[in-house]
Amino acid sequence: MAKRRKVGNLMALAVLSALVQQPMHPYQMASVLREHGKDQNMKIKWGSLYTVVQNLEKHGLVEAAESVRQGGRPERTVYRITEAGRAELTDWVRELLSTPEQEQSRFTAALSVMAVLSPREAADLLAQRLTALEKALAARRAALAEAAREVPRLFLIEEEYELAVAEAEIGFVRGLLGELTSGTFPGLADWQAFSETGIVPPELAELMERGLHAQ
Amino acid sequence: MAKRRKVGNLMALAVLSALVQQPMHPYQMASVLREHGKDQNMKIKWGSLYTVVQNLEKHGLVEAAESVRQGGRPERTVYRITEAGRAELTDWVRELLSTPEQEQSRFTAALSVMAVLSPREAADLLAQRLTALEKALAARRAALAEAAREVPRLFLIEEEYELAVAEAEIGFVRGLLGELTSGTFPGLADWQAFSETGIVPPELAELMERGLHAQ
DNA sequence: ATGCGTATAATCGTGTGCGAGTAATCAAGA
DNA sequence: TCTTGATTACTCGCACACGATTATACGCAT
Repeated sequence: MAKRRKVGNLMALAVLSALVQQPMHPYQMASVLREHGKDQNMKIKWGSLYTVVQNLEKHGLVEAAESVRQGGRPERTVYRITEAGRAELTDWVRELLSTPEQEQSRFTAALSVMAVLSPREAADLLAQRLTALEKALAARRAALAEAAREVPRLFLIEEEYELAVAEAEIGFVRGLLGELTSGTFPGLADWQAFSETGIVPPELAELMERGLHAQ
Repeated sequence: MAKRRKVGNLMALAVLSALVQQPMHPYQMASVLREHGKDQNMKIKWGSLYTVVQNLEKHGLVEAAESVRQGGRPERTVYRITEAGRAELTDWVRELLSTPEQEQSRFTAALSVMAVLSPREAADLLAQRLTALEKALAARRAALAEAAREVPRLFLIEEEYELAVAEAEIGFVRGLLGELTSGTFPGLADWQAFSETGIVPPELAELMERGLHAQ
């Protein structure tokens, strides 16, 4: 489905949306994005920014409006969005909003190989994560409440979403941690035994065989 | 903090964890990963797989064990994990488990530029998303329940996590959609007016000014 | 007047992610 | 028996991401 975009980097989306407001040179885009707290969710990588703008130009989604030299500083090129750029922007947003796409998170990857650690250690690490998550959530909640006094909710909605997801993660980690520390996690004994002795419990052994039958 | 890994691709993590079980050639790694449903969360990109294995070898995290030719097919190199590789694996998992890191999701990006659409259209698209999400969730829940009859929970935990997050997303989208369709979303009238006439309501206008004060 | 830190503005080089292509084997249908 | 299509197994090459670097100007203290 998701037809591949001429410029796929999500920073291109941010650039286009900044240029909708008014023409700018790349450095100013970064400033505006930062001002809008976009750097929170999307660290600004300078190399990418200039590459992305170039690519957008190459595909006719933006165009150079003027090239100004101020003092002896490097020349700045001011870009403006084109009609094609506007079309791409709205079409892209439509797709992103309507079509969920399964993304790969680092924590998911971590969980999928958690078994290489002992249950004890896994629990310790999850406890650390939980603390960090809770602290970060509190800070972000406060920042959001602060921002909400000035900025309309429409422009903070993505942060609300992130907080909702963060809460879910906290809930999950807390639950898992609870099961691990209380000992109610099913198969905990086997896992413990395996991590101490390296011996794979019988029911698992046959599973692995099957898993490895692929020649 | 997060010291940069010699090989940063998350597929390298999967490769290392597969090699812990037993030595394999690249194609077999892909089979094993697929068997374990790892391809659900992490589409297997062939180019990456071979690059990743090469890089792991370059950094001494895996080593070639033997090179077999079977029939007239291309030669297969079997790799085994090294001590350094084991160390890297556990260290990496420790970091990933304990240290939350703010990742950039496409939906977040979409929400942050949702204002370029009309509220009506945004609501339509969110409704589509909601339907798709619910359908996908039901399917994944069923698949998980099925798998849980054979595989111990420890090896399905990452899917449980993903489902928890998916539920949170559904909750968020449902809530937002409700506010949009019932008209209780604050600032909805302004948004509507702007999308029809292109006129920025006064309170917003001053905000933008400030946002653009960056020279 | 001199020196230092910071903001402005952009370029470059490298690593690597990954889609597309290649090529051989094998099972089975027509 | 010939063809078709799936499976196995890997290679290639481009495009992109991004860290590191460069270079000027300006404010401020000494």
